[in-house]
Amino acid sequence: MVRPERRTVRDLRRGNRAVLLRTLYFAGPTSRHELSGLTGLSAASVSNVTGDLIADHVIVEAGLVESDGGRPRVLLRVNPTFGYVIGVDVGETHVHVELFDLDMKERAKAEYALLPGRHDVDLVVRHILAGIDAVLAAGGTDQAHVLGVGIGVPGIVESGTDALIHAHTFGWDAVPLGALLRAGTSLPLYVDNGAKTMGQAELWFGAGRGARHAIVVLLGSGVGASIITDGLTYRGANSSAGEWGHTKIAVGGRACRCGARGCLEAYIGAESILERAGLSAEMAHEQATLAELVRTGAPVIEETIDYLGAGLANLINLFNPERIVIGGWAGLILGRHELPRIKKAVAANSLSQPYETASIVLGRLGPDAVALGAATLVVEEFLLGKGFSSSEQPAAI
Amino acid sequence: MVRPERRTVRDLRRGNRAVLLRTLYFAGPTSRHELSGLTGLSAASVSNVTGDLIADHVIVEAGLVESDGGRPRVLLRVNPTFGYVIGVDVGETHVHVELFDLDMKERAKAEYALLPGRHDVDLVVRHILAGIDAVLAAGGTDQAHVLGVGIGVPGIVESGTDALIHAHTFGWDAVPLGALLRAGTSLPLYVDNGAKTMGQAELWFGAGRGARHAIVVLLGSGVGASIITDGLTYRGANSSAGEWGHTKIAVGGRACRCGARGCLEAYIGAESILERAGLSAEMAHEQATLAELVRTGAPVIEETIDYLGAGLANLINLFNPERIVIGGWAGLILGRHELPRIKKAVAANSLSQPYETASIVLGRLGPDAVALGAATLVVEEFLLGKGFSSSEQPAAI
DNA sequence: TGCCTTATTTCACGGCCTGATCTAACATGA
DNA sequence: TCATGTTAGATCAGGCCGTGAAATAAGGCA
Repeated sequence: MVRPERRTVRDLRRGNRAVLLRTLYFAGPTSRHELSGLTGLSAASVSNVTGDLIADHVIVEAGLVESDGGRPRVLLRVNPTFGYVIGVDVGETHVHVELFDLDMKERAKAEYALLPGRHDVDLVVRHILAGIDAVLAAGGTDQAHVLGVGIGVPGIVESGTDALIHAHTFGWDAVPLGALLRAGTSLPLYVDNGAKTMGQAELWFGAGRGARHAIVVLLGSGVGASIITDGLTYRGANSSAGEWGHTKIAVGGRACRCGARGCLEAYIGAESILERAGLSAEMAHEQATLAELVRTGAPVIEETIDYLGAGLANLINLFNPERIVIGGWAGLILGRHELPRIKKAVAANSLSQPYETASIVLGRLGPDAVALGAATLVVEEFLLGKGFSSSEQPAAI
Repeated sequence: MVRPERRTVRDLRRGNRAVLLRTLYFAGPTSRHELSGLTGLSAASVSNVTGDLIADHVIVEAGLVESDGGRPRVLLRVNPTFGYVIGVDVGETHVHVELFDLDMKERAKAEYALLPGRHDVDLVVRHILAGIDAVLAAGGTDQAHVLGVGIGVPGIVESGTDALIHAHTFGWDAVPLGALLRAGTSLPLYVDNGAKTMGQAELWFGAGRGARHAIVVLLGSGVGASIITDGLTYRGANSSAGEWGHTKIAVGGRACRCGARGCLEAYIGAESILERAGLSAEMAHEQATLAELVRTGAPVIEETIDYLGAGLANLINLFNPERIVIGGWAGLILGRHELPRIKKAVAANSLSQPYETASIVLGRLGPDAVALGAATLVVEEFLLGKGFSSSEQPAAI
């Protein structure tokens, strides 16, 4: 209930350093003069702090901008090679490990396939550790320059030193992924739900840019959501917030694979859509099959849109976001053809005030953004100023 | 997306002043020594800042605590008469205006009845303005000592200088209550949804005390909720967040008085319960009637509990709160007899991880806490240090 | 080449928090 | 009664910080 604020005069500098760094990161190359305007700091302070940052090699000068009759402004930017971050995407069929510089340019990538039903924890851990070594080798990067590893996993992640994971589809129940990885690497680890990492990727670099209150929904075989309040991913008391897929949209309705009835996922998850269309869910062709259903305007699609509209409307009523981003492969297929009808369904099910403030758009990053988003967990910590602990953050292990 | 932090060395003092004030307010009489421990500030700074606060008459000394062999500690507390706050409850049948000191002790009260269907804006405005004058006169309080007026109203409040209100049940559509009141008083005004003010009352002084992530649901004729994230009432982009009553719990289900179908309120609102029981909603006896239904274990109650369970489960899945408080007159009647069954219904409809972190309890303040909560809007602003603007705050007009 | 314009740095100043030290206020026991 | 021990609170010097004003840098233009 109480939230203690800053204290000493030193925190002031650390905070302002973080403000400048964050501004430079998101506003791109900027002169000191502009920074002063953007942050509200005096020119003198900007000069001081950027001096420190340059001395620490955290930022670098990035060319001049000519002016008409005055000293040209020197552009500053975050030094992309000050450090590197690794993002890991643990999916149902694969483990992807990617190495990025601070500009989020991909430097190396390693991929491992997971066979259906073979989600042995030890195997996944081995893949992740091998992937880290592989991308460091491929990128020619020393481990000492890596700021950390972000890992997006399915299911619920309980923050804490163990990073306990509960993932139905993997058969994982309280698996201490963090602790297991800790045995194999000394890099800082940040484990979070894959929908949340994907949401943060859309927020930072995709369709969510600039939004302060946004929701990114992920429609795939399953259904997830990432809730952004005040520019930060909302995690709740135990970091499981945002479990939209198993909210009840029809009390006593269809059975869901989670065991309950009437879950949203039982209506709008791709697996369920195909099932209701009377098609067996052939893993290999599900994307093409769904696209075909959408193209031909199958009745099941209409029903799905109704339920999706109700589900999104519930989010709008509860969170009053300024933006809703529809992502995930099934979401993109559905949205590309049916966005107007989806909006109509949302309007029919939500209160008009919040509906009007929420723009509904499609994701821009594609389904592969989980690893990118996981890497942003590390960058976020970096931008907050290193060692700046806060309960808002995901489990740093 | 960016959230700029503090800047100058002066903000530091203001922040620490606010930290101490807040700590004193919620932790009660405390010595300087203890304050140092509670806030992390050095004893020297505590001494300095409390010195300022005492000089400003914001806090006062409040007796000594004997010690065994040392200088006794001087207790400090917020000066309850440093200022006064007014809380207004605009309900369907009444307008209540209450004057509180900073200890939230009621100093005076004025009540005005509203006839059913007579919710003329001008009438409500007249009642509020008359009530302010009345409580000031009755309390012998000069207007200059009033820190502000908090007003809890039904419906959606759009923050802004006008405080536009959209209240179906009142027939209010974009009524600029703030602007209308502004013409009649120069006191600072804070307008917010009544469920939110009630929730804040429970959070500060009732069953929500100490919780950081909590949800207070309000079951009356209608259904509302107040969502507390990080110790603060969550308002979203346009301050309409928390509209739980019209989330869809049964796509295509019962017609709701809002015009849509399948709203939660159409199942668990008291009006709907009575209607489904085949009873006409006699305004005068609805509380007794509902209590009788609950006592006799009518089938409609069982159904209601199922829907309530699903509705609360959705909140738990989405927000992962540590506490859920059930309030409102219907909620208290239902909860007093059926809390175990409600919990069971919630468990059946929510994911186990978040369910286990959420304790479900009954409200402690009774249905009259709307005005109290409205007054806390003013106190909250006061504790933040006056002129400490933040988008989190309700519309200060 | 000298003046004008704009960006950045330097500098003196007033604030702030802190650890160390000092003073206040009480209990105890000889 | 009075010296001693103990704890609470106040004071002080020191080290940082951000700011406005003034100084300096770096170009365009005539």
